[in-house]
Amino acid sequence: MKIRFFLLDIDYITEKKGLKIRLWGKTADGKNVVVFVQSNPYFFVFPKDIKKAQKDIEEILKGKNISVKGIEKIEKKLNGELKEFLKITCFLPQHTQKIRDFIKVLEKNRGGTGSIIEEYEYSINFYRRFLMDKRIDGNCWLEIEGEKLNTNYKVDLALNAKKIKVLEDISIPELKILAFDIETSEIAGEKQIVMASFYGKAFKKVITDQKSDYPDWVEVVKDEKELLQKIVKTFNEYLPDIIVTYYGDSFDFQVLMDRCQSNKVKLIVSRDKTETKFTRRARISSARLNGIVHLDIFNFISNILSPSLQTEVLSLDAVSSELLGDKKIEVDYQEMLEAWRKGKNLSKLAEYCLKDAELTYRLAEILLPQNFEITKTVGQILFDVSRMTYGQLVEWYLSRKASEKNEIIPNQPKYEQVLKRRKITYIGGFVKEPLPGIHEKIAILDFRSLYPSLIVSFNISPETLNCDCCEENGHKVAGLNYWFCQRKEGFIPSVIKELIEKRSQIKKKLKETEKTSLEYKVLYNRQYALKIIANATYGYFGFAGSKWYSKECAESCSALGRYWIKKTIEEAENKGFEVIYADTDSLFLKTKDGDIKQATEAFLDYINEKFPGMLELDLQGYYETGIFIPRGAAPGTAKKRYALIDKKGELLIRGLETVRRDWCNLAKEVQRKVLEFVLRDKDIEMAKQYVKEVVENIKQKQILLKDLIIYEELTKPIETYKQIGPHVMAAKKLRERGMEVGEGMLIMFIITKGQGSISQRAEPVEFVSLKEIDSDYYIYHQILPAALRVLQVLGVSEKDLVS
DNA sequence: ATGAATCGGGG
DNA sequence: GTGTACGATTCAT
Repeated sequence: MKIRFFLLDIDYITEKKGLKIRLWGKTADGKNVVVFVQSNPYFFVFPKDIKKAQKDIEEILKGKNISVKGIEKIEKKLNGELKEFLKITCFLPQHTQKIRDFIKVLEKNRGGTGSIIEEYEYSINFYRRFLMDKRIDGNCWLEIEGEKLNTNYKVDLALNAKKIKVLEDISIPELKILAFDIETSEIAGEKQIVMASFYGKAFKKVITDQKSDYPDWVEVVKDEKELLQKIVKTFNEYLPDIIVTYYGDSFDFQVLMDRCQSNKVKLIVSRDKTETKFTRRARISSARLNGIVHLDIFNFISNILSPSLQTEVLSLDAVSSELLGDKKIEVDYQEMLEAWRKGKNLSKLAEYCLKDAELTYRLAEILLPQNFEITKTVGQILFDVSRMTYGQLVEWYLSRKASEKNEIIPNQPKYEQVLKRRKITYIGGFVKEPLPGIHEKIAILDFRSLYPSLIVSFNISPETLNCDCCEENGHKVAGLNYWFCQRKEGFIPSVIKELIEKRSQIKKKLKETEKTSLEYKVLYNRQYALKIIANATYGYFGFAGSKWYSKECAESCSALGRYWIKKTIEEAENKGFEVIYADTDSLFLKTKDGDIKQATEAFLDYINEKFPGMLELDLQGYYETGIFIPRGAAPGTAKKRYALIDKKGELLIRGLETVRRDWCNLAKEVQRKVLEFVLRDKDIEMAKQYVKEVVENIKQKQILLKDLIIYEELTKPIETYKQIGPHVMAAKKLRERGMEVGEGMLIMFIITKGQGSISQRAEPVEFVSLKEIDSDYYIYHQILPAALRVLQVLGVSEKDLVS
């Protein structure tokens, strides 16, 4: 039979019958399907002497208890040049790595016969390799010809594939999305789940074992075990295609798993009825539910979205406020613990819990389309792509293109090499320090496409660097002794060029498309996906763990970038602009006299005419008022920092917010108000006055103790700390008073007056009264830094705020 | 001063 | 069934 479906997930299983890839997806008429495909993993050997290499390998394998499916001779490009390789096809995914380890001793530098020079692509994950080979993108439509199978899976249809065809179709079928959130409480130092919420299309549900009067969408069960069973049941009855969480990889699913183990409940959510497992990744483990995509949107927000967000605090509250214009229900942590303990206000907590799931769901509604398009562009699956950093997106995009162009994918550097690379530095982007103060009528020009353009125009790629053929007339980089090949297009420029060209085609099409249509949305997200990958490639050259690392390429990009931005600044100044600020790829202009819009438009026409190749300067926008903060002004100098306000009174703030939960509430409040005074009311005096009042209030103790609490987590057992920070000291004091203190506990403390370091004066909030607080700490370490972050630029100093 | 250690995000 | 964050803050030397 023949079916068509939208690919959601892929994995593989090893059964007695052999190794099978599983493709999971959904048909246009809402059926969930799984398709089994026969495939084998393999890797490549680059030989010195191909015949001897094959004999040597066969000899080694005879001595080990491991066999291969086959060894064949094939041709692949290594650094752009066609060479002969041995392709070793294996029976099991883990065999590629294992067999490689056995045969690497043949390399000369390891004291072997020298018949092998190097091995390649032995650590590429099996299903990722499958996607690359078959040219299948995650979230594409597939047409499968095959025979029906019987499984015990929770699917409508299972097939054994004979033929797979990738279809051209941009549509997305209706998917069942379910957001999930839990609330926990600490009882005798142990975390317990006390509430869970679910939010989907026309579906809302809260389950709890805490008795109280609730609205009808709350279900009360008798204990935690029943709560856990009910959670599992809800997942299985709703049977979503995608489960969305906010920080679920590191919290909700971790705790759920943990509690299920303690209560002997099986956490079976997957479609193949296997228990939830965590797949290890770099920093975090991810909860994987076979056949259901677990999307933890915090990953995407933190890895990809955060640079373009105004907020630097990536809490659900801050992110929802910015993206949805909606907030969490306000309950602070202390209040929540109190509520669980006393069984008070539980109805509000149920609302709170549901609201979290609702916000998570609505964020997913916005971010899923973007994720689908990035997934399609990179050519991997949603589960993985939604968790990738910029570097990983670039790496997997390049890997896919390498596979398409029959190029060998370079190996990942060894750890020692990464360390060595990290020590190498080169000069970064050019920064023209901002002129201090408030500026009016500003134009922002954007060079964002600067690096991709330069890579293409100058043919910057590891294998085109210092080629033999162009020593005389290659692309020269001013100030560096490098050149890039004029004759042969490099691998990276060729794939970047594809990205840029595809993107400009889409942008052209966007102009002819109805803005409210689905097609517009899809195309818009697609061009965004292409843009972020193209823009990240320069950084990837210089990233120490990169497979296509080249210090020379990265250095060339930044040198050329500096050259062009300086030239642009010069041109702008010649045309009568005042350049208030410039950083790497953006310029902030003001006219000395005349209309900013007219002058800017004329300048853009003029300069883009002059620029070579694909280089282009774009208008980012006009702003009424703005302040810019010099990189050196405050500690932490790497980020661009400014605040702007446009004609409609909309604020645009970058890099100014710093206050996280390890700052007290009062500091957060102060920073927010100061920004409002400065930008909205343009009244520095009022801002100063306000800060002075707060300072005075602290001195007079006219504040609430709860606004001074600092929250910090004990991330490991208390004995293992080498450095005793304030929260560790506070935790020790809790323990001395007979409280159980464990890993993962959120410590709430106050800095008190007295002798010694900050840590020594950190006291658990339970044992502090307002009169003991260290006013100086709160004034000089919390309130003033938060306020001065903004006010410093306006010439306000610490002295102006404390009399 | 400078470097090492630690944290966030979720509850 | 691979593995890269990073900027701010405080302690320790």
